[in-house]
Amino acid sequence: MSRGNTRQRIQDVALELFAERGYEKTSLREIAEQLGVTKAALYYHFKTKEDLVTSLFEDLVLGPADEVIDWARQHRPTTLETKLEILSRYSACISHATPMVRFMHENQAALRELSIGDEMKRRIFTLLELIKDEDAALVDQVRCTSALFTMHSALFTLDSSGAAPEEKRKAALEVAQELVSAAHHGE
Amino acid sequence: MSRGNTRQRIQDVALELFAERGYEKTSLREIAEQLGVTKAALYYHFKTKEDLVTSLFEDLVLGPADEVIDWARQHRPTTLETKLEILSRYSACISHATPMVRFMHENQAALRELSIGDEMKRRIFTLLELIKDEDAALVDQVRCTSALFTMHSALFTLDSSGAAPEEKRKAALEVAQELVSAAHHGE
Amino acid sequence: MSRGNTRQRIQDVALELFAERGYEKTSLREIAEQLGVTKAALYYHFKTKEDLVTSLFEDLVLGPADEVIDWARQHRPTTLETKLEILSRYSACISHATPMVRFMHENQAALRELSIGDEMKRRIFTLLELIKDEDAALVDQVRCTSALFTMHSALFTLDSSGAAPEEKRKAALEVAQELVSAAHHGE
Amino acid sequence: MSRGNTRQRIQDVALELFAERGYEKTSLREIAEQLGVTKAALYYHFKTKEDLVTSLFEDLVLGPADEVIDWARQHRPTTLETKLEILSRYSACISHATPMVRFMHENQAALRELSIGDEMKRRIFTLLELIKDEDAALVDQVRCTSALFTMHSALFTLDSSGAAPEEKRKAALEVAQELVSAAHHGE
DNA sequence: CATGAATGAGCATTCATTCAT
DNA sequence: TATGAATGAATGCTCATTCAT
Repeated sequence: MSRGNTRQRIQDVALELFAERGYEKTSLREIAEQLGVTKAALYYHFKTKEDLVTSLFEDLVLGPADEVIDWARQHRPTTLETKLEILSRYSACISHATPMVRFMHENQAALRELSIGDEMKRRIFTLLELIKDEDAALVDQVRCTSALFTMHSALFTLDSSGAAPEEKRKAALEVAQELVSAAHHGE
Repeated sequence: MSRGNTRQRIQDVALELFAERGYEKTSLREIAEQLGVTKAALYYHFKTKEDLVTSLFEDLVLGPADEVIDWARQHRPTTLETKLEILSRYSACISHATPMVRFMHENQAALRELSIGDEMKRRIFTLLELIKDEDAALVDQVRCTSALFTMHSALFTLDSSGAAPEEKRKAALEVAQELVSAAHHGE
Repeated sequence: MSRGNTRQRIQDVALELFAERGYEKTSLREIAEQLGVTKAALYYHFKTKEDLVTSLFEDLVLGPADEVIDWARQHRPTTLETKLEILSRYSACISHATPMVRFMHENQAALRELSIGDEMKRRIFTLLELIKDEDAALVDQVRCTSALFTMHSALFTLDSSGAAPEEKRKAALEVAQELVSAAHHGE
Repeated sequence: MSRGNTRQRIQDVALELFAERGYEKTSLREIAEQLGVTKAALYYHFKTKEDLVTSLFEDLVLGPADEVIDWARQHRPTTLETKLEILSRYSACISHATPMVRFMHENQAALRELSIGDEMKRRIFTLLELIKDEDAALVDQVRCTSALFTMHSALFTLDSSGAAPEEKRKAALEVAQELVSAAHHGE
């Protein structure tokens, strides 16, 4: 049948199920069944369940996030314009990985036990450091943290608004930029 | 030993573990072991694992949230001042339940399978409806959603800031009020 | 049905199967099936498969062997008579645990991965030290090692001879004592 | 790379692992990995796992043992001198196959399920028949059995003595001959 | 109020093996 | 000669739950 793309198909189905039912609740049996293959086939492509989820992170968010971080590091000192551009770039990069972001957001407890969880946390933390000033007042730290969370959560909430994904993304970016601007003025 | 308060002790330990390790990863065996009782003892006090987690929600957040909602419903039409007071009251009520809020926030995927999850979602949605205007622009909807999330997440993030819980809560409330004010002006 | 003795029954069946089919080849399913209980029932009584085999060693050979070792340590310096008495006592103590000894002997590769294997090895080594002289010639070391092995293996070999277990044990003890005597004279 | 000798290399690695970790615990995956080939490659050279282990026996011990047996059958009636020569020849022939002997000795339970196990057992039994007198007393049967075991086990025990393999082999042979001599006199 | 003993269903993982290429 | 991809069956183990005592 299909050749060579099995690995990809596993990742697709896995992400869908992980996002829908949660990491712990999703068994490899379910993934295999939905794909029409055996559990053992999954193990041919991924060493463990953790390995599978790790590959999803690496392919979908870790790389892109690193690019944003790299770009930011090459544009120091970090002016307000730079900060806004960071938000803009980050927004763009996560918009291609909506299910992943949702999964990340809604399974933080589960991810804490996975080594990839730390890895991702580190990225978020680094972005936060770039966006907020070192000695920012507490309220400004809250603003910056909130800016990041807002961009994440807007991707998969506001379903009732009936807005298109791209519109939601832009609205979230706007709010995030407002928050960071306010934090910047606060110095 | 201790008499009569076993139910309470189970809830305490359960919440602690649920918040720390996640709902799915926390087994009744662990809870029982940490309490020094048998698994069967838990079943004397709670019919199921879901029953246990439900009781936590009811005792710690559902009731308080309902009070805020009731108060809000008695103060219509909802002026900006009312909205800010809603935020203030909600902030106060969740501040007594930090681990619960963290648990809620980090286990959304797991909670989705639990009936209590819907219940909680309904409260959040109702609060959101009270805070945002019916025909608010998308960006204002984002602002209001973000306001609520900010208050939640500030309770258990910003650990590195070294700030006291109460300070963090106030800072989050301030940011939330700003966001809602901006959304209100937007009309 | 039967109460309180389930643990014992598990041990009995487990030892029988371990000795017959080998440690690795014997699955907990088989043990459970033969007992008419669920696999999970085994786990109520023993934490792991290793735990189960460990309990067998502790109950059947470790304790008895330690008694012989203790007795030997209280009878120093170790004269030839003492050595012969050690053999005699050891022979008596293992004769109550024939299947265990066979299991031990025929599953050394498997036991090497189990922590109880080391424990047992230590006992054998200690007995050997007590039986052979410190600076014994190589050939005498072989004699002493052989004496121990002979007592072990005679318990479950020589099936074709049609001899009664007790006769075999005595014959093995005799040969073992001869070997140790020869080693002793060798000084 | 290497050509034509892959079969040999598989055997080498397999024996090493079988001896070290045991037959059951050694998976074909491990063998393949250590060789840097695929599991499927093993199946090109050996029909099954049992086939692989069988080939090891045939190449390393079955043939040599048969030679000893053949020689013995041509020197009847079996005088004491003949018996001692049998031991000597057998000792020499197994000394080239130390890991195999160790494997055989420590995996008896596992081998019992393999048809090659019977085959080997038959050789040992035949040797025993040649070495002991038909109507030997029980104690003499023990002596002869022990003689054989001693030669086997001396190959891989007595590690702490620091003796060279060849010395150990000679010492074991000496003890074995003593035992058989004693059994012979016993008539 | 609580335990001891057990179950049934499930899980992640591993294994020997197969087969088209 | 070998590999890439897969399977079916099994394994050790854990979990939420039950129930007689």
